[in-house]
Formats: sequence, C-alpha cells, structure tokens
Amino acid sequence: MTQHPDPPATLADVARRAGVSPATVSRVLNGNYPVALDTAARVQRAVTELSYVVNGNARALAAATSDLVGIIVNDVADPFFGLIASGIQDETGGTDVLAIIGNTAGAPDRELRYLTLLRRQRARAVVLTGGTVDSPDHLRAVATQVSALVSAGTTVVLCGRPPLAGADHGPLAGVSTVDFDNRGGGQALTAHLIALGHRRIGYVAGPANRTTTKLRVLGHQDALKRHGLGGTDCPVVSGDFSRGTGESATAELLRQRPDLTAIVAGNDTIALGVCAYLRSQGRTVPADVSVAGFDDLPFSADAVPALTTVRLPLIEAGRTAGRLALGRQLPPPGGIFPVPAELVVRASTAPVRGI
Amino acid sequence: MTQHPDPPATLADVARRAGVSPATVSRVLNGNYPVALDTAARVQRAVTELSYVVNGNARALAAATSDLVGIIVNDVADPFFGLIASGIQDETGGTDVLAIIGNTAGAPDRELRYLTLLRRQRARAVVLTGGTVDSPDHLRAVATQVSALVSAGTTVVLCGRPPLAGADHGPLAGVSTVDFDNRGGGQALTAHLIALGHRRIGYVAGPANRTTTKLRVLGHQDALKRHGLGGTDCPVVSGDFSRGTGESATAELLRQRPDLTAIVAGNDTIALGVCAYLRSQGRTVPADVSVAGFDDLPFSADAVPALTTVRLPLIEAGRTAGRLALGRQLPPPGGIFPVPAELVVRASTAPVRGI
DNA sequence: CTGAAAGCGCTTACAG
DNA sequence: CTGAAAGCGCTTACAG
Repeated sequence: MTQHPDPPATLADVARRAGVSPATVSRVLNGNYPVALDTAARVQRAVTELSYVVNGNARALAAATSDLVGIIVNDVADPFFGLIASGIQDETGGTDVLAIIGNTAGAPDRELRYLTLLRRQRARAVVLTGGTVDSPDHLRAVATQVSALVSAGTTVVLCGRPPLAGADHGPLAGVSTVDFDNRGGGQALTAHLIALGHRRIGYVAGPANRTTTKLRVLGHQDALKRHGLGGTDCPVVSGDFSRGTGESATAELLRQRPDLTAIVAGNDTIALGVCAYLRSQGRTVPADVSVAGFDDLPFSADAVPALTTVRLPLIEAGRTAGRLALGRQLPPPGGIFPVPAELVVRASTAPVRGI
Repeated sequence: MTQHPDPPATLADVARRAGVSPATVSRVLNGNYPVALDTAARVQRAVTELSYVVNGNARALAAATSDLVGIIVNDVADPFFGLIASGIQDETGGTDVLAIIGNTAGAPDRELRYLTLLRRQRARAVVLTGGTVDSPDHLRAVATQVSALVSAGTTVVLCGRPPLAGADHGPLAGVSTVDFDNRGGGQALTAHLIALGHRRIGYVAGPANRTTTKLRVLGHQDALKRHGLGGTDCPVVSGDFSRGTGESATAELLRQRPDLTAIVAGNDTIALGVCAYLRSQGRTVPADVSVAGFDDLPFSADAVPALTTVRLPLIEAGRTAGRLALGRQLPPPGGIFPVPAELVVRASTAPVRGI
C-alpha cells in the first residue's frame, strides 16, 4: 500500500543542490535575514526542484516555537462550536499558523488530553471554547494545564466559558476570556415570557454541571424570583444539548405540570425537540404553549414557527478569540472581554391564552 | 502578560531526578522495552513531580513518526462536515493520536496549504472530506501533494469526494476513498418526484464546479433524461450551500418558470431557504410546490413540513474513514469504499396538483 | 535490564 | 552577505 516510503528532501539536500550552506537555505526560507538576490533565487529553484517542505518538527524544536493554534470544542457536529471555530479560523486564515480543532465529545478527560497534547506540541496558542464541566477537580486540573501552557509561552484564550481561577482563587494570569453573557440572556428570555403573562414556565436544561447550563438556568431563576415565581409551577429538567432531550424532557415536564404555558430550552436544538414533542401531542406553538431557545443558530429562524431565542454573536466572538490568540488584539483590562446576549423575539412565543 | 516563559522540564531533567539515563526514561515513557519495575516507578515519580510532558516535536523528529491525523473540511460550521469529522474522531478518540481539523472555507489554496502543513508535520494520516474544486489544475496540485504525502509514509483517505487520478490517469496508489453515491442519490430523488407526476422541476445547485454539486446535478439529469424531461421546463441555478442561495435562486427559478411544481436543492440547507422563499410568496409546500434536499442533516426531520431528502450516513462514513486512516481496516480492493445514498421521503414532497 | 553516543532536521549566535 | 558549529529534546541501534 505505502510503497517504499521515500524520505522527503531535507534542508541539507537543498543546500547541496544550490551550492550553499544549510544556514543560507534556512535564511532564505525564513526571509528574516539579508541574502544576496541571486543566491536566494538559486535556493528557491532548488526548493522547487526537490519539492522541499520544511520539517515542522525540526523547525519547532530548533526555533522553540510552533505555528499551531489549538481550538478545543465539545462537539464539532454542533453548529454552536462550528460557528465559533470558523470565526477563529477567519483570523488565522491569512497567516502562517495552522489552526487545528480538537473535539472532546464533552468528555472532561479528553479536554485534558488535548491540553497535554497541545502542550507537548508547544502550541503557539490555544482557545478553549464552550462550557466546561463545573466540578472543582476538573477545573483545578484545567487550571494546572493552562498555567503550564502559559508559563511555557503559549497564549491561552477562553471563549464561552467563565474565567479560570488560579491557585490563589484570583483569575489566572495571562489568560483572556471572551465571556458570553449566558446568565443575562437567560434572564431576558424568561422576563420576556413573564411579560407575556406566563406564570407556569418549564425549563429544559442542557447537561447538568456544565457552566453554560448552570448560568442559563441561573438567569432564568433570576427572572422568576424577581416576579415571585418558581417552585413547582416552574419545573426544571435537564439532559443534554440534543433534540432527543427536548422531546423526552417535555414529556416529563408535562407529566409534572400539564398546565405549563411556556417552555424554555437550554439551546435551540433542544427547543426544536420541545416543539416536535408538543406538536406530536396536538399542542400548538405558541397558541397553546410558548417555546424559546438559546444561541440563535442559523436554523432557528427557519423553524416553524420561527424560534424566539437569545442571540450570541458566535462568529464575531470567535474572531475576537482568534485575534486575542494571535496577539493581534490586546486583552482588555482584567482579561475579560464581555459578549452580550441579545433577546430575539420571533413567532414561537406569544401572550398567554386568555390575556 | 506572559510572565517569564518558564522552560518546561526535559527528559534529561527527569533522568537526573530519577538517577537514571535519558535512554531509560525514554523507554519507560514509551513502554516499548523491558525496564526494571522499581526503576520505572522512580522515573514515573520524577515525571509527576516535574509535571513533565514529552516534547512532541523532538519525539517526532527523532522517531520520524507523529501522532497527528489531519482532517480537512470545507466548512466547520456546516453540520455535514461536523458529522463526518465527529465520526472520524470517534475512531481516533481512544488512541494516542491527535485528530486535528483544518478548515479551508472552500478555498482551494487553503486546501493545498493544509496539505503542505500536514506534510511538514509528517502527519500519520490525512483525511480529505467533502467535495473539492473540480478543475484540472487544482486536482493535479492536490494529486501532487497527496503523492508526496503517501510516499513519505502518510496514509491518505478521501471521504466524500471522488477518487484522485494519478499522473498516469489511473487511481492514485495507496489512497483509499470513501465514496458517496451523490449521483445515484440525486437520481433517486428526482425519479421520486417524477413518479409523483412532476414534470417542471427546478434545481438549486451548490457551488458550481465542485465535485459534489456536479455529481448531484448529474444524477438529477439522469432521471430527467430517462423520462424525456429537461430543457427549459427544468431550469438549474447554482449558488453556494447556504440558505440565502435557496432564497435567491428560488426567486430566479420562478422568474424563469413561474409554473414549477417542484424544486430540488443541492443540500438540506439550501432546501430550507427554498421553503422560506416559497412561504414568503404565499406558496405552500408541498401543496403548491414540492421541495427536496440532500444529506438528511439532523434539522431536516424538524423542518415544517419535514424534508424529503437523501440520507448519507455521514457519521458512519466518517468512522470508516477513521479506521482506514488508522490502518484498523483494510482498504477494499480497488481502494474504493462505496457509501450508498438512501432516499428518505417525508412531508415536503407530494403528488403534483390535479393528479 | 541499563547506559553512552550518534543522529533526526532544523535555527541561530558567532565569526568573518 | 555567508559559513562552521553548537544545540534544540528526543529515540534507538549498539554494547554491555
């Protein structure tokens, strides 16, 4: 299958062919040092003839730098992460850095493994995207890895998760955060529902114990409390960020409170499942039950009825994270770059019946 | 910001601390050679104490291998690619390889750049996913890069694009292909519409000149020809794989043939745009116009009406590509692994009116 | 089971 | 503007 692995040409081969020293070839390639024009031309020709490409490992080892930027995501198949990642790659696209995406599939140990791997590749920067498991142990392990990365000279950016606390409980030095206002968004959404007259509002949360989930639920509860609502009138069920969770959790919610007039979902994907289940039960959205999502993913505007949701400017946030990672943008004082969440009211929410 | 980049511990540091030679540390770390138990224990302790991680670049350079598997995609934000990539990472997850995703944003030169970068990292394997620009120049450039990769010992897998031709026009040796039946799927879809009585069928294609687009259109035309249809009754407009294209192209299609009874889209995302535009014009799907997509992405079942489409088992195809890349599965004879496309009939297509 | 030594393919002061 | 030489941090025959 792989016939006689033909060793690629080396810099020494190029030097020999061009009749110069390896040092000169290196300087031509890196363009960081004056070289006579005709010498450079000869070297370039030799490079082409041998179809030489530098050995990235050797270069990184010798120069003690690398052009890798790692992006860690929870789920590549989820557009939420795809959008952030493409925003980051918008920024890295024109440069000589290689942005690479690692998928944890939501597993904390894989998050840690990618961090180690990036550490051993001596990555130039790493961007951790989306929520993380909110347990003291995991957070401590991440903080340890991140500190090691930072002290080895790697730029670390958090995008869509809360700032990391260091050993001293203060924010970890040298790490900037693009911080989504999940709590504020959750609050605005539920406040909107309350303003429409809803009093019995169910909530379908994403994976329990993840920062994103917790903050959104917290925002929801902020709004409820402000109006003296909550308790068994407003049950909360959690699952994962999937359509299936939307369906099964809605069944559970309606078992608990068949008279719910609104259901809020932890994200748009869940919301689609909520709508599908309600439809299957002969309940109309929003006439019978209002439904809302979170994130404003592209498909949300196309759902029927179009989804009321909270927009997070994912691509733009990714770009910001990318600029921060490349050092093209200075981190704000305190290292936190806030990203607002904007309520987007569409057709899936309406005044409660009889009001 | 990055305070005193603290050089990470080296293998020599570990050796010193454990009171052994660097060679021994290396052997303990790689576990590929007998080492006395207590020696190994001492080394492990030193590793922990120094929180040592191997320098991947040095290792790759010395061992002339690497644990990188590159995945090249056209658009990370598109679930089509996300699903394939997550399938691949399902396979690489449990191993020590680091699967990394590079996003070309559909630009041929970025595809080439990633290939070069992967080549210089001496990647263990690379998987090229989705369609590519179908121009002789680009295909030749890709073939050149791929040959270089293969002869350097990298396993190359194509997933969702046609086999690559070598200089001799035969299939490139040592490259396996997970080949989607885009043409057959396109054919089945249009045949379904014809069976429903449709004779004036518009087509909204993805980016012209991409293999995926071309093959799907070809399948569509196969079906039309078989029934003596085509010509101005069946106009084709192309754009990109976006919702926006679905909207604008439908406007254009209806300008050309206001009496179209069905519209086929190059993928599900486009189909959503088609539906949205029709709705905005007061036309009902499928009563007035039938609409169909391609891919069967997760949201398609949730659209209202649910989308008739062609299912491509994206995750499973990704897994196959992953196994091929890791050498866990032998490439089939001829190097081509066919992936069938299955017609999925849902609510967005119906018999033509008056039949 | 363990170590000394060469070598992987680059870069970069140091000289000239 | 150019070269000789040391060194980056590992691995792996080669000895023992």
